[in-house]
Formats: sequence, C-alpha cells, structure tokens
Amino acid sequence: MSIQDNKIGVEMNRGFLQIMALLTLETPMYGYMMLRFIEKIGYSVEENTLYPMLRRLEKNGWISSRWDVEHDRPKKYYEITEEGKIIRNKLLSIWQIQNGVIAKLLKEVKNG
Amino acid sequence: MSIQDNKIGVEMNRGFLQIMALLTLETPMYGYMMLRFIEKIGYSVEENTLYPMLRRLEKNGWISSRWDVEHDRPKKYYEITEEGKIIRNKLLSIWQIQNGVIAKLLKEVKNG
DNA sequence: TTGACATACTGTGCGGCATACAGTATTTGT
DNA sequence: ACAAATACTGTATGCCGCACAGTATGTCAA
Repeated sequence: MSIQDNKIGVEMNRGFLQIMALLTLETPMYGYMMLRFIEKIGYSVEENTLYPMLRRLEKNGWISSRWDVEHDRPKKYYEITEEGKIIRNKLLSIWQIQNGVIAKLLKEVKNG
Repeated sequence: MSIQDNKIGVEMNRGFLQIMALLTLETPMYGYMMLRFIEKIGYSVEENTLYPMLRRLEKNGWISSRWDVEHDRPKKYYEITEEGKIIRNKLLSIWQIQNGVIAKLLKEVKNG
C-alpha cells in the first residue's frame, strides 16, 4: 500500500514520536501505560510503533528501563536519561525552527 | 551544524520537508532555486535530499513539472497540483495537532 | 584560453525507521 | 470457561534521507 492511499500521516511521525516519548518519559512509564496516556492527550500511536521505538531509544542511551515484577504482571518501566534530556532539547529546538519556517511560508502563501 | 552532528536531526526532516516543499511550490520553482530559497528563509536541505524528494512528489501527483529550455541552461520547474494542495492541508493539520501535543507536554514537564 | 567554480540536474545504493504480521503469557470481567 | 484486555517480544517489508558518483553548461579571473 503506497503512501498516497491513506497512509499520508506515516512520515509525519518520524521525528515527532521521539520528541513525544522523551517528553513523556520525564515521568517513568511502561509501554502500555504510554499508549493510554498518549491517547488521553489527543494523539495515538500503534503499539507496533511504540514498542520498537522504546527499545531503540534505550539502545541509544536516551532512556533507561527496569522491570517491575513485584505487582501482578511484569511491567517494563522506562525513564529518560540525562543524555536523553540533551537530545530532547536538541530535537525540540529543531522542531521549533521548523515550526517557524512553516509559519513564515504559510503567511507568504496567504498574502500571495 | 546541529542537524548533521551525529544524525540526530535526520528523522526530523521526514514529514517537515514535504510540507515545506508543498508550501514553497505554490510559486513555480526549479530545484536549485528552491535550495537557495530555503536557505534564505532560515533552513537548509541537502541537494541529495531535495532532488529525489521532488521526483517522488511528482510521482505521487502532488507536484507537476515542465522543462524550461529557452533560457541558458535547462531548468525543471515544479509546481504544486490541486491534489498536492489537498495533501498539503492534511499534512499541515497533522503538524498542528503534533505541535499542540508538544506544547501540552512541555507545559506539564515545566509544571511537573 | 583555460581551468576552477557555480549552476542544474540524474541514478544507484545503504541503513534506519514506522508499521505489518505473528506470537507468548498473565489477568480481568462475565 | 472463555473472551477480552493487558503487557510484552521478534522478524520482515517498504519508504525515505543522504552518500556517492556522474553529466553537462555557464561564468569569471589569471
């Protein structure tokens, strides 16, 4: 299925999801909990997208994890690391630059 | 430049560049001209990124092209199509939703 | 007048990511 | 008792940003 069908938004997640995860994990959370949380704040992520991303972010050293096996089902809690905070700020600053570019272009389009 | 540091910014371009191209091509432009224009408004794209993207957007039917061979060197002018405008608006609305999510999370982190 | 540099493209290939698909195991609700 | 929800893991696929390589014309200084 190609992108023009109905997957138009796929590309849009690329950078955004990382920023969202790194902001969210300021508070320790496990995967399933994040899925619910993200829906609550008005977005949605595939679990097939979130879980691999969490493993990736951990591999990068941007988040760390620990298993909680003391309550009912085992849960893997993730939390942002100090390095992760640095990355998060870099990504945020790129986001803001891009947001400024879009705003500028939108203005030009409107004014003809 | 921070975007090139160690690839941290790469992912950030994914959705953004398409929005930027679709907004920019409200005015017909050729590739090299876009590169200069984008720098002028405070961003930068690799030519190795822009040219393939333009071919891709055209393949999707979101932009169209025509060769100008009447002046000096041949130039391939691109322009957004009607379908492209629809896509652009969809991408823009996703961008705005994401921007809202980030703003909300940032607030929580600060107050948390 | 030559050769370095800017202009203006095309084509191929690699590695990484979002997502699909498939699967495991425990807990809760009816 | 059995479905649905919870909470994960692993592998495969297609698309994209960018690297690398290449073609060809125009400009300008020595």
